[in-house]
Amino acid sequence: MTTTKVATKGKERSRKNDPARVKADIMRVATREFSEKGLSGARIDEIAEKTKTSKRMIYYYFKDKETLYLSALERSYQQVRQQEGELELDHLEPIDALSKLVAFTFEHHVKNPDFIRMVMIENIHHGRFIEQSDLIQSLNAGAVDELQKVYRRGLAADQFRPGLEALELHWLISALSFFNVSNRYTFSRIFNWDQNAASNQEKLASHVIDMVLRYVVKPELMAE
Amino acid sequence: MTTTKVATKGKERSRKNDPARVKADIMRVATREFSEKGLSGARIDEIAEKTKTSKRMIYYYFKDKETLYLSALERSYQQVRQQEGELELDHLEPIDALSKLVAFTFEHHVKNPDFIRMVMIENIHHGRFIEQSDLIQSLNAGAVDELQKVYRRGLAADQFRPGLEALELHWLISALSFFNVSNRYTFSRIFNWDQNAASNQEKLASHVIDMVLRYVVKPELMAE
DNA sequence: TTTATAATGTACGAAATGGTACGTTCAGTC
DNA sequence: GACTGAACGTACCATTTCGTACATTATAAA
Repeated sequence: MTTTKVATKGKERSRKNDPARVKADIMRVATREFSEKGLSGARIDEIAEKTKTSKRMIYYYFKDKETLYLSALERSYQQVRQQEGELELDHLEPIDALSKLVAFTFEHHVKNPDFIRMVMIENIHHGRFIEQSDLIQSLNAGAVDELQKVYRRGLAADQFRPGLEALELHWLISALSFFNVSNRYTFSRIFNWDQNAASNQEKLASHVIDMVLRYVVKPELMAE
Repeated sequence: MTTTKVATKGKERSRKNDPARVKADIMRVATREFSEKGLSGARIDEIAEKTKTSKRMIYYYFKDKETLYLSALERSYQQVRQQEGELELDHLEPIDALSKLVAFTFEHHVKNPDFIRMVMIENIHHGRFIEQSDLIQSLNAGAVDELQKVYRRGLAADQFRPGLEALELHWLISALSFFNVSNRYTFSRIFNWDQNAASNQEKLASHVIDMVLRYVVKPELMAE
């Protein structure tokens, strides 16, 4: 009884080669698994199972587990950076632009918890994999540019305090936005405070935005 | 040829029971291993090797790997909270007290990277273990009290802005301090910026302190 | 001294896990 | 249609890894 001749489901009877699809499918599943369980926690067998293809193909396209992980990490960065283009700030007043930028960053992190988890995991590994990736490096190089532009406009309009570095500002904004996703569980538990509740998320978002504005905008313009 | 009678090294000839020491030794090693490699990454065999005792004893005192992990997590929180007592703020003016509190928190995180990593790892696990721990919950319950006291004094002295919650302030300070340790590797790599360099650490610390002060202290008092 | 229990060491087992050997089918080229 | 390399599936292997069975020694109480 040959298995190849008899179509069990009636629809597809024989194999169909579709490398791009197979590869993308593996990447999709692998990213989810790694982001959920980490490099050592994720299981190749489980990834294979959740794929439409087989374990064999994972090793065919990605030489080993670590290579697959690095690919998933790169994919995560790629996807996230892609979404960031849409932001249009040039037509806004500096203060509004900065406000919108911070709000967007905060929201953006909330919408991409899998990405945050990948970054956390990578930091647990001392950034050993991101070090090897020129792709990620190049993807993110310009991430501060938008902020830089806004800050310069604010300085020119005499609305921002001088002496700040765009990179350091970006660090502060990132810290506040990242922590909101990365430390949800422990913070909620320790203080018996549902950080994820909509009302608390609103509070935090507005704190973060306000905090950055108060740090950057000249005090005399903050009297709203 | 019995092994127990002949002392090979001359000093100790027979076994010595020291449960407390053995247990503490296991905990010490386990904490380091889990914090370095995570729950799934750490190996019981490796922990056993680095211990003065054997794997058998790990299972004797801690029923399984997850229980050992939870114990290590609790130990981490315990040790860290212990160091926090020393802070004396009551004799300082509110602004100075807040400044010192933030500086201390920032430094405290820098000094305890292993703890930070444990918290990161626990969040990767969706806080599944910390949920079970009433110990950790109770340990941290009062972590906001100091801040609460300072904030109230600042309000009474008419130096702080009203309307802020101590818990939310604590969240902001934690976020900035935590991120500084948790995301060192990725941030440094992505922006080709040595976040760990002493000069940059100084900059970040002063940014964080200044940022919190500007957020809390009444603007008219910030003109230093 | 006997005795009971706690503490410890050695060796091993069963399952999980990363990775591969080997064979087959697909799809484009001559 | 024959040929060839890419794409794919199945079965399997070697090792790792968590956990335990079993035996032995220490220690304190009776």
